[in-house]
Amino acid sequence: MPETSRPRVTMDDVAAAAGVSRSLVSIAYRGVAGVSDETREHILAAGRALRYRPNTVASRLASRTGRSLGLFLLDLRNPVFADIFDGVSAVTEEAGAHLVLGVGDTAGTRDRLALETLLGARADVVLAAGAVLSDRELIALVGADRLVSVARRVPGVDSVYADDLAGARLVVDHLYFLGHRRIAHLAVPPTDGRTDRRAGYEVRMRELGLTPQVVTAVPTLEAALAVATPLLGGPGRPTAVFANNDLAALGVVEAAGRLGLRVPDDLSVVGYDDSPLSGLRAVGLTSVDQHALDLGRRSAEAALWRLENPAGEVVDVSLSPRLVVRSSATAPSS
Amino acid sequence: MPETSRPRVTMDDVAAAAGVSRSLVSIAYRGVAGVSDETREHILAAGRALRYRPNTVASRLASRTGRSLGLFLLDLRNPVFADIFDGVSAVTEEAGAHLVLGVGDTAGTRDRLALETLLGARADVVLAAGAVLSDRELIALVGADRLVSVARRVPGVDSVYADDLAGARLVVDHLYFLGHRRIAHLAVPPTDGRTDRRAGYEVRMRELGLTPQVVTAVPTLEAALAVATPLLGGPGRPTAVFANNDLAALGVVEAAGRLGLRVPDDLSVVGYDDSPLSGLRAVGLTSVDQHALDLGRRSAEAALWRLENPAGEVVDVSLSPRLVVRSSATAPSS
DNA sequence: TTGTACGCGTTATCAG
DNA sequence: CTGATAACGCGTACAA
Repeated sequence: MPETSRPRVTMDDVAAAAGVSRSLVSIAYRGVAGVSDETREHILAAGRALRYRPNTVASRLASRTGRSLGLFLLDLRNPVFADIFDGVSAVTEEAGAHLVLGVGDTAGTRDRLALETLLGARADVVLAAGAVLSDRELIALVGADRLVSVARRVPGVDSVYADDLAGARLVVDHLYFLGHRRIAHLAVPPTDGRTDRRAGYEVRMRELGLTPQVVTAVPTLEAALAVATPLLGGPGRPTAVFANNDLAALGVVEAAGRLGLRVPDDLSVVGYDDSPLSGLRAVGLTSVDQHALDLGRRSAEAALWRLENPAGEVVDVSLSPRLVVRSSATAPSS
Repeated sequence: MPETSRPRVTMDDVAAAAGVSRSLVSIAYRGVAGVSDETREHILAAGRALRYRPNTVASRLASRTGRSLGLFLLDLRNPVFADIFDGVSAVTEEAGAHLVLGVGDTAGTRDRLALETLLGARADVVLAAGAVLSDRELIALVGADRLVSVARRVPGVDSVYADDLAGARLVVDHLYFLGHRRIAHLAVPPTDGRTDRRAGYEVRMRELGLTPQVVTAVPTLEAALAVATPLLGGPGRPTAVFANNDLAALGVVEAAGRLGLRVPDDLSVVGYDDSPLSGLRAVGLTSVDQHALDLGRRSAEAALWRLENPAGEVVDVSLSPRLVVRSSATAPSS
């Protein structure tokens, strides 16, 4: 016999069962002042007996003070977004705020859809991590006042990020001092708004008197593999590749392997994000730590702060990226 | 000058601007019958001009027919859950259903919390992927009638899974025929409900006249590394380890490497999930493909079907797991 | 085809 | 501390 589809129990039911008014039940469940501890416990007991669970949908509609954050994550396959989620989640939870998630894809085709879903769910603030949309589009869609940009600086908008210009510089300098001169960069497609890593690379290359060589691909392992293959296959191939993130770097390593090139003997590779896999001996990827967990925490804090201070100054938190040296980049052999 | 915090525009505003009633606006936006195409377009134009966006919170509260699915994902660091998400998301989207996400952690400490959040958000059906809770707890919390178990069979509950008993058997047989006799299994902690891989391993080992050796750890790289180290460090160590998932398998490989053991020469390792990283040359992990994307799709379809057929027979979809042979498991050298 | 009125489950205000 | 009563924004018969 299938479980009988139980009737939805509401606050009124709890109120009736506890012999009090519905307002009191609301007060009791929200944990605000207005009930004696005794009555409160009595009400909660009645609720438990009825298996009552507050309806957050109704609650969010009725509440005018309820803080809810919408978090956009570009790519669930990239562990850096798990770190960001953990940071945001921890802060949100301990603040008792509501968190709603939206997920995109690396090509950026779902950015708009996911962001609109968050807006439709009436997120008071939208935290955008990894969005492909340009600064302008982002602001037009979400509104500069409801947006917190995570891991990317957007001028005029609350931003919490690690300095990508500096991070790219760390990488180029590292490779340069190892002796590399032909250093290629695997960047994300140029249509989007995440341009600082590439810009940092190009600026530093020129400062060092070197010629930038940029190829682009969406930041996945597969796409990186596809573009790295011709890059490494031809003559005059680079001696080092700086990839936009660790997943792409792994794609480069894979491409090199398939071409019979050894890493790091024949090719040095550097990634970005310092994901957990980079530390494995089998991988040993030199990378840049952008402190994603902290980015998550700080951006959630910024969002909550913004709700309290609508007219406060634009938040601009810049963390210092850290180069993590491993075995995938050494002095060139030739 | 900061963007002026625009007043929330509602259907009434759109109705006023378009010179029609609010009901008509509702009808127009939902795309149901009841408006002339002409009027409809006129209304939508007015909505665009006002930058109106339907409030899904209010919509979900008012609607009695709205289908919304709640998806629980255990671990954002495990790519298998990204596959499941993609499958669920695709089906949900094309069905026009609402999808809300809840995220747990590998220790299972957040299972209850995340599931309750989904319930509080009034998900009509909850899809649970990777939940640590036991069958009994899961049913008690969510209700057998609102639950779809993903990647795990729960008797009496709609379940979409790949046969873990068979998958484990595939692995043991593979290792056995390669010549291994001391095959250890790295399982998830015994308190939870995901027991089939371990059971399949133990049954098959006994059938083959071998002695099962099980160690447990939460399914993360770090935890696997921690328990694999003593396992591989002592005398009489196994010649092969079958890990509960790919992340754990990577932890085993890492532990082996730190102990100076070569994979597969000194130790064979097999994972589970056939995650993207397993295919890399630098990893080359033999694993079991459980068709996670399909699991996602099928479970979402099951959930939507259940909404239409509340009294329908219990869904039981069992896919056949597939062994993917790579370089991490070979004949034992000794 | 269009408009009216009631309800969804809470929150919040304001007298008792 | 308690209990009516109006929002919250929208869905949905039902009537026009």
